[in-house]
Amino acid sequence: MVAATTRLQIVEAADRLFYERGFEATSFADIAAVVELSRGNFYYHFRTKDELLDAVITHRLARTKSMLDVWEAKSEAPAERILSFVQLLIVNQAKIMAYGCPVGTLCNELAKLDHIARGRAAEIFNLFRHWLSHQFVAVGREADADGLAMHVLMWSQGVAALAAAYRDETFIHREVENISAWLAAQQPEPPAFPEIVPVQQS
Amino acid sequence: MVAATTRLQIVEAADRLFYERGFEATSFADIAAVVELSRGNFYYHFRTKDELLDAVITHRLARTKSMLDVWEAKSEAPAERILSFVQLLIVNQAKIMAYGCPVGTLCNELAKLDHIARGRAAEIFNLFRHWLSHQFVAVGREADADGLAMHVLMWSQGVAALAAAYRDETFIHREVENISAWLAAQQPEPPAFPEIVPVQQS
DNA sequence: ACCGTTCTAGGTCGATTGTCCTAATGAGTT
DNA sequence: AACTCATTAGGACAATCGACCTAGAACGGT
Repeated sequence: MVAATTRLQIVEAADRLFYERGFEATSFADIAAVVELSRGNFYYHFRTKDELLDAVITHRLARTKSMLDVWEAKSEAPAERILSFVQLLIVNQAKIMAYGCPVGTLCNELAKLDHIARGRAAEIFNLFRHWLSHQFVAVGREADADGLAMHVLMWSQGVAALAAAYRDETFIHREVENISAWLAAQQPEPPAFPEIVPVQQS
Repeated sequence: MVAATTRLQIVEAADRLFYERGFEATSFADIAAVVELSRGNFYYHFRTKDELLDAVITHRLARTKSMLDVWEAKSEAPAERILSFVQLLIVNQAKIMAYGCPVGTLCNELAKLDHIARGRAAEIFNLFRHWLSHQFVAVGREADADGLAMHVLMWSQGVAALAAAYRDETFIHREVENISAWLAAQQPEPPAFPEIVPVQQS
């Protein structure tokens, strides 16, 4: 088999297992069993576990990037694009209820392990953050676009965390409705007449 | 030394290490080093690691319970009590930025490990949930008290997750302001989820 | 001072971890 | 057919894991 193919299979298997079981709890033997490869053969493709983690994060970054690009192309309205992000909570609800958010849980684990790749994992958040911020700018909220982006990101993280703790499908749907309603209230450009002092009325 | 004292020291050391490094990443040797106890002596107090985890969760449940009781006694206004909970994000901000929320991250880890104690860990969430719900009832929101409680819980989880990923102190303060403003808008009566306007950025 | 219980120290066990090494296999080129 | 080089398999390594065991120290009641 070509090396690139094997390498990709390893990365994808590791990606899934790191998500479902956690980084530390996943051993090379586990991944090897999935890919049906000999344990030792691993070290031809990845010399250390950290190197594999790095490849997994790179893979996730690329996958996220392309997903955002698709959303960017598919919908013309920025508000709809933001909804695509929020809908992720429903699209992936089964996995989220079982394992939480892939990005948030990885960042948390790497933070506790004081792992070098902690910053790189947070870069995935940054992808969403800047994309969301870009959408809010497009709706005419350039003043607080980043704050709004962080707010949406935070909201989805909170929903994922509680959905996993309670394995509550209804809760996810309810909060997605809340986010959607909140977004709808944000759209209409806010300061139509910023610096006008209203005339005093009775 | 009395057994109860040693046992408590072990539990408290394990509590801290499970939080800072994670459950699986913490070995008996690590805890023994903190308590300055021989490794083997452990198994007199706790026969398995799961038994120790159970004791840690029990300890956290008790500590949380008593904290809630204190809040209940200290303030007469339910709205102020809820703010006590929200203020936890600021009181513990240093640890949260470093290790995330103790409850959320533990639940996440146990979920990935498919650990038996997963449900018991989620019980800590339940303590907050029911306490918060109780406060919302006291403000006259019995109809959707539980939903509001879950919303506050979710909000704090989201803030903790992103605060840990970005190690952003400003973000915590800004969102705590948002929660407080939202709470103030909730007190009077029903209108569902009004606008949350993040603080303007430069 | 004695004895029984409680508590502690330290060694040992098998299993598993990440990592390394070497021999064999594969395909492609000459 | 001989050679090259990328890829693979599988064993061996030290270290560490949770768990178990036993001998002895410390303690308290008699």
